[in-house]
Parts: sequence; C-alpha cells; structure tokens
Amino acid sequence: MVDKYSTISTEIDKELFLTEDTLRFGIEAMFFAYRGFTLDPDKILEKYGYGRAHHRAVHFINRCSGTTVNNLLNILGVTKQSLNRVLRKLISDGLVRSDIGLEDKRERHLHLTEKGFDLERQLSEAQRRRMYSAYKKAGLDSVLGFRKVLECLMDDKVKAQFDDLLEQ
Amino acid sequence: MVDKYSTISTEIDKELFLTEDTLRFGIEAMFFAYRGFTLDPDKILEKYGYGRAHHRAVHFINRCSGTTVNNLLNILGVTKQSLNRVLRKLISDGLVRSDIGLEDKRERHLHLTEKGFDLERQLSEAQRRRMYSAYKKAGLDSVLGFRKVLECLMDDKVKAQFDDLLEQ
DNA sequence: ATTTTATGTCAGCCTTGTTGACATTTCAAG
DNA sequence: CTTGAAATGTCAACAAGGCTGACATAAAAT
Repeated sequence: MVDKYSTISTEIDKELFLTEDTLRFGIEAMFFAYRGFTLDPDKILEKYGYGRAHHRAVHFINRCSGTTVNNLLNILGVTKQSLNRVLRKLISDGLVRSDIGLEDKRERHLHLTEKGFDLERQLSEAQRRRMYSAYKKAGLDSVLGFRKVLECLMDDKVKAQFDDLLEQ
Repeated sequence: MVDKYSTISTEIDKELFLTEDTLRFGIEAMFFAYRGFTLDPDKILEKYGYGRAHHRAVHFINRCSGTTVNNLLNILGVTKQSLNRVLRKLISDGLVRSDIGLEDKRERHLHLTEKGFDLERQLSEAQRRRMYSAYKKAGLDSVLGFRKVLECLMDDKVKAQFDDLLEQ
C-alpha cells in the first residue's frame, strides 16, 4: 500500500520491510509497547505515592551511583527545577542520599539508601520480568534486532548518552 | 553479571540473551528510543500549540476514520474527560469533524478535516522518516525482531487492541 | 415507562514539565 | 585577593494532560 499523501513514499525502498505498512506497524507498536513497558512499575509506584519521574531518577541514581546532579540532569533531559522537586522528595523520604563532593565541594553526589535500593529493586524487577518474558517468547534473533532498531531510533545526542552509559 | 538483589536471577536462562545485562539494555534502550521517537512530532506540535495528546487523537482518528468516541477512548486508554478536552480543541480548531451516528444517534463519529489531515500528514511523515531511517540502518532481520519483541512487550489487553487495529 | 448507554461538561486535584529570578557555596582565573 | 563562572537549591507562576466525581441530555433498549 502506498500512502498517496506521503512525500517520502517516493523514496520508499522496493524492499518489503520498508513499506508504509511496516513503518506504521512500528510506530503504533512503539506506542502500545511503551504502555506495557510502564504498566508494572506504575502500579508499584502508586502504592508508595511516587510517579514515573521518581522511577527515572531512582533508576539512574542506581545505575550511575554517585552521579552529580548535573550529570543526572543530562541523562534525564529535564530542567533542574523539575528534577529538584523529585529529588527533594526522594531525599526527604530517605530513599536518596546527597553527599558533598570530595574534590569539588559544589557538587552533590547521589546514592540510593537501603530504602531507595529496595524500591529500585521492586521496580526494575517488575520491568525485567516483562522484558524477560518478551525476550523468551521472541527468541535470540529477535532480541538482537530489537536492540539494533531501538538504537537506530534514538536521537543522535541521546544515542551518545546511551553509549556513555554502556561504557561504564 | 548476576544481580545479587534480583529474585528472578535464579530463573535466568543460561542462554546469553537472557542475562541481566541484556534485560537492562532493553529497558534503557526503550526509554531512550521512545524519547527519539517522540522528538520530531513534538517539535511540529509545538508550532501549532498542540501536545502529544492531540497527536495521539489525530493519529487514531485518521487510522480509524469514523470511529466513535468510546472506541477512541478504548484505544487511547484515558478518561473521557481527558480526551474531551483534547477533542473539543481539535473540533473547535476545525481539525476534527464530529458526526452524529446514522444508526445510533447517540454516537459521534470522528473524522479528520482537510486541515486535520494536513497536520496528521506532517506528524506521521516525521515519525515515518525516523522509523524509515532506523529500519534501513538496522536491516530486514532486525526489523522483524524489533516488531516481534514489541508485540511481546505489550500488555495482553493492549495487545488485543493492537491486533484489532491490524485487522481493519 | 424506566433504565441504560453514549456523550459532553463543570469543577477541582495531581504530577510533571516549563520559564524566570535569585541566593549560596565553591572553584578558577586574572 | 578579587572577580566571575559553575553547581546547586529554591521560590513563584504557569501549562499540559492525567485523574475523580457529579451532573445533564438525548437516544436506545428493556
């Protein structure tokens, strides 16, 4: 099927996998899959009175233990005011510890506390469980393709951050 | 690497692609890829004073032309109050037409106007362009795997909706 | 005749994003 | 040593887009 309104349909490859239909499939599948992807953590977060923003913060503070606030801001791609609101709550609730930098005392280095670690574990476990089941159903070859296309979908700047993250 | 805190790590397959690392890769890749995925449409939407909610409505009204409000609510998974706010604006801006049902006069059937169609085209073109480039870079085999894993990631109820959508 | 369904709408609340302004502490450079 | 830049925190105000609850109307179904 050729979308008569598309200006890029003229460039569309003759190869079957670059049809309008396949592109649309991917677009809608991303939308619905992302819903599934966030469903399980959202349920857990609700119990504790947190939202997705808290999840993201907790995830990357765990992932990049000791990260500075600025680094976390770059990863999350939000304003400091927005992050600060989330961070303030996590700190006052005792899930995150903010340590003054040893070399540069202006910096704050963020760590999860035991309590924060516990929440992170619940969240990531739920998410890994779904990912695990999807991987298992889809099989090795599909997983490799999945990873590859996701990487290609990323914006260049974001891709660079993602690669940095992997190097650690 | 085995995550010592994970209760599911005991079930982890010996196969390489079901390691904690691969699972985490998928989780983080979904997060960053979704950012890339929404980036281009967001820029366009901003020019017109619309948000992602408008994009989703316009997308599925185009996709399911003549859909009832209830059907759209099911697809989008939001409350009618939330959708109504979006729909009201789209209608008053002349992007969406709401027709009284012929068989059941309680129903409203939604269609894009020329103006709505024009916005939809811009948005989907931007999104298809990125998807196209990702597909091309990743190759056929990867695309098949990508699609498969995304389908497996969906929640069962959402997957059913997705399948319904494909049947049309 | 009554109830249910599909829709719309009002009010109010929450989360999470934004901008702009401003304060503090600390580092770095002249 | 002074001055400017950097890292952080915070206040206020606003907007988008979720949510709940309540209520209204028209039409269909029972």
